[in-house]
Amino acid sequence: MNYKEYIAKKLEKMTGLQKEELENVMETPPEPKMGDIAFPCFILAKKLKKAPPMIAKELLSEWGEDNKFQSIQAVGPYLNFFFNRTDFESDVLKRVKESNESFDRSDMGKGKTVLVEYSSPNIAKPFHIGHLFSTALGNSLARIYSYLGYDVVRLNHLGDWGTQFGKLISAYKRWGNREVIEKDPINELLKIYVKFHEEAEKHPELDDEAREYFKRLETGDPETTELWQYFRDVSLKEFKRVYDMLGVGFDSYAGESFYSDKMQEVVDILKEKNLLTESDGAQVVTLDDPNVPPCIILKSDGATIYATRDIAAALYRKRTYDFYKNIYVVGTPQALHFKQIFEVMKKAGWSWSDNCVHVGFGLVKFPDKKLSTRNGDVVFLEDVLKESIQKTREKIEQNSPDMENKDEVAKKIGIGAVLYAFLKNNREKDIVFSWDSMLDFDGESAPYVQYSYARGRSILRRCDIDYSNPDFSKTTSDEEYELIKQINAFGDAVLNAADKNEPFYINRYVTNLAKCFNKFYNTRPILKGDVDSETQKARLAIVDAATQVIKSALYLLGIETVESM
RNA sequence: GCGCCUGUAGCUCAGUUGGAUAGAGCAACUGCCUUCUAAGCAGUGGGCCAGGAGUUCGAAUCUCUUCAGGCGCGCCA
Repeated sequence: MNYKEYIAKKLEKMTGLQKEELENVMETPPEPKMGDIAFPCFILAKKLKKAPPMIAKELLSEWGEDNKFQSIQAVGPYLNFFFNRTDFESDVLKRVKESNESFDRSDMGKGKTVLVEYSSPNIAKPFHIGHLFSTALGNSLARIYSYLGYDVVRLNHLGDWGTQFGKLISAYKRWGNREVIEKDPINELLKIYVKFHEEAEKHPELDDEAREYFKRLETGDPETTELWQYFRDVSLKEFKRVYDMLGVGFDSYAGESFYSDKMQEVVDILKEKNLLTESDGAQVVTLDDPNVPPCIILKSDGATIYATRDIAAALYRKRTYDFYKNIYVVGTPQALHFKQIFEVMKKAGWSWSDNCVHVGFGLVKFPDKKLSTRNGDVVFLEDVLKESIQKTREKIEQNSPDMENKDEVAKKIGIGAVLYAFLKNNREKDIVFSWDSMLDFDGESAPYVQYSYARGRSILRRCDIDYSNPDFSKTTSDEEYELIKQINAFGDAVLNAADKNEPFYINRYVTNLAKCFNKFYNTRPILKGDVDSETQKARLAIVDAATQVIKSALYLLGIETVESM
């Protein structure tokens, strides 16, 4: 039963205001003791020319008897509704049970395709901690949209093209050793790449050589192409190792190279539509907003550029997937770039450019050292994950030395902790990386939530009581009620997260849910003490529902659960 | 110089699209393991919501302005 709708319908008759408008202003009171849903009477003040508290009182007396609610109170300008707890509880738990472990899953996106481009590392460069932001966010968004019924296509727009490959090939020809590279590909490739930069400072002619190699690559010269393919293969192999650890996957690895032959068409189209103008030798599209600088399509040497490639990719994706939404999970410093290319696409008459959205995120910063590829001073993502797993492993050894599957558990918790740390706040905020906060498993953290889950599962594992037909008339304590209310709020959190492209809404939600669960766990005995069997069944059903929803919510964040820890 | 973003407890951050006494976690301090996992629970202290002006019944939230910080501003991606 939808309480909001019910209240709105009744208020519609009483006040003459639109049902939708009434539903919109209804809110959850700041504290549980103020009720479950509140109707603020401010919007009626002007119409009725009365003070809001007065209106609340009048509405209350007009409302009459209503067994849908435990009580209705007029408090100041608010009309506060208290649900009938027993009805509410059995309704929510029934819905969770019938959802088949997919509570509040929706089909609102049926038949619509959502593209999510994320992670997108550069070939032959380290997969560092900064890449985790895009990877974690994109993976979570993909899961969220999928949960809402959309067809999701996960795109990894690899940085596998550009003049840097000319440099790399040049470096490899000079100092490369295939056997050494085979052992530790990315580090070795990085090493010779760094060396190239050092040498090129002294001998600028190296840069010319690199340009020459890239030209050969572009024209399909077999030898350079073979080398490029090799670099790409070994890099991808390493990336995939990290993706496996994270439980992240992609439907396409079509990167920049894939679009290298699809840019001419874009140039032709823009030319045909008279959008290109010459500026300092370059071909640019001038944009309407005076605050947005022109978008360069062709450099003065006639070569294409990043923007050209992204436009070609967007066009290709529209044709291939006919997307409903095309999401780019790329750092917020590139906001202007996306604004420009979306604007160019719109000027080209592609109305679907409105369905392209840039989901930006903050930088991963370090208190002291900077993140850079040139000097090779980076924090590898894999190292962070391993460190976190290691720390978890030590904790397990300390807490439960008899556990059977320590490694598996340590992996799920360790990685969950890191993912959580990246998804817990507004994505546009920068993250200052510190081992201390990353490996803090107390309070708001993945282990906190996973722990709550494991405790609940432990209870269910221990008993063989049939709780399939629970009676909630006795389980109406605040702890139980608040927990069930929180369970019920899952759907809103998911919708909110999708609407804003912000997984952190789910993160906060699930943390809150775990908090409610722990409170319940600590105050309401189930298998211990003197508990009558009806209460016991009802509480078991609550535990079952709570753990189920925790698992679903964590899944949407890309975090796994463990049965014990 | 222009544009975008940020400024809330000692630290890291929420604040449901203008509403009820501004909330969490960490850190500090105090209690709770012979009872379902203490990676937990209960509690205490801690705030001029950067400063100022305005809009109105009502502002952390909207407008203007000052200050402080971050990012971005054509041939890199």
